[in-house]
Amino acid sequence: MKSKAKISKKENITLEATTLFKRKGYAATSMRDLATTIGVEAATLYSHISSKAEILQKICFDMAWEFFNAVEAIDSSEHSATEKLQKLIASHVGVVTKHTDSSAVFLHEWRHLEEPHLTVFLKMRQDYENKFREVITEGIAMGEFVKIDAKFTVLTILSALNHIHEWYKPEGKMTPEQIATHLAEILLKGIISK
Amino acid sequence: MKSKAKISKKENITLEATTLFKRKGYAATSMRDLATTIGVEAATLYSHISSKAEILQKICFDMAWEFFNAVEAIDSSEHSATEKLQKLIASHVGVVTKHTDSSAVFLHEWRHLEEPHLTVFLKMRQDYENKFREVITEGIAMGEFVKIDAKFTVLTILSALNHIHEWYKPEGKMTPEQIATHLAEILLKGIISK
DNA sequence: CCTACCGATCGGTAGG
DNA sequence: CCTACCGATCGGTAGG
Repeated sequence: MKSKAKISKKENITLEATTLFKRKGYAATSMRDLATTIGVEAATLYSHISSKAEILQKICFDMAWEFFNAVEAIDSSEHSATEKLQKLIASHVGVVTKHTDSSAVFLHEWRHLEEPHLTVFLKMRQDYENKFREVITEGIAMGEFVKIDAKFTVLTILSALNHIHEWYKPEGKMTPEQIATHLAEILLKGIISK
Repeated sequence: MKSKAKISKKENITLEATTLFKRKGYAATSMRDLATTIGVEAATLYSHISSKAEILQKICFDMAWEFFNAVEAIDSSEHSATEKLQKLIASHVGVVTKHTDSSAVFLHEWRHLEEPHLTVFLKMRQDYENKFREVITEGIAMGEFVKIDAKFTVLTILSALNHIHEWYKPEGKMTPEQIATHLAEILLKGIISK
């Protein structure tokens, strides 16, 4: 019997590719770079994966699924818009901090996806943004939030949340929960003290 | 006498390169792509510029200068931390909205700079971030701002400001001034209505 | 998992 | 500003 929790060759390729794609970018990472990192010849990679493009697709769509999955149950609850938004923020921060490298690739390299994947990807991203937008719109309608353009607000919030991967270190002093709390604090109440 | 306001060949190359670098990324943009866009053969570009790397350097450092220049006078004034931060935000938004394509390249493609330029670039970016950090630290010390980690706050603010280029259209309904005001509103006071 | 290799394309130069 | 071309490297395949 082979060892149980060991990851497959293909999973390892995806893992190392994620690190390289984050550091050098998809286009500037060659299959020979990747092969050298893993310790095989470039041709050997093709026994496990079918193309460079396929690796990127897997990373981007796996992450899209992670984001959606984490947010699934939230809008069916009956909390206030404020509470929903806090949950959306915590959920998003949870995914980004759990998968920092994949998040970076998801965020910056999706434009190298080939059709028809690119169109599907953009549709998913739009659907995800709409979950935030609905909560913002509801909060404005209910008088919980100030009257600022909903799209503008969503993009501002997501920009702030999406770039955690640039500085977050798992061994750092802030836990993902603290980061989520502080971000929600800033975005909901601002940094001016009362 | 040649026409007055006409931009030089080199300036035009930089301009078209900026558009392509934003859309496809630096690594995925070939000199033949660029030549075709301009309407010459690839070899012709080298009569005006010395290398692909030089174009990226010019874009990144011109933008760094823009950001610094716009922020120059602010911290010597005697306003409150809140007012200073509002000015920093307005200044930054002004640069990003005036140079959307260059901002995107500045923000995403700097990692393809070659040494020693890369080190210089990162130093400049750090110095710029420090201008924000000083104001945040001052605001916390004066009791104007809530006690949240200064570095964390700066990166959150800059993330929100830096991604305006993804959706800003000069012909859109919000002016740069309105964007700056609304962003400052969200970041300083939050979106919860009082 | 490797050796050997493919056609295509890369950034850039020589020479006019 | 072009034609012609350079060596290097790209993603990927054949065959074992």
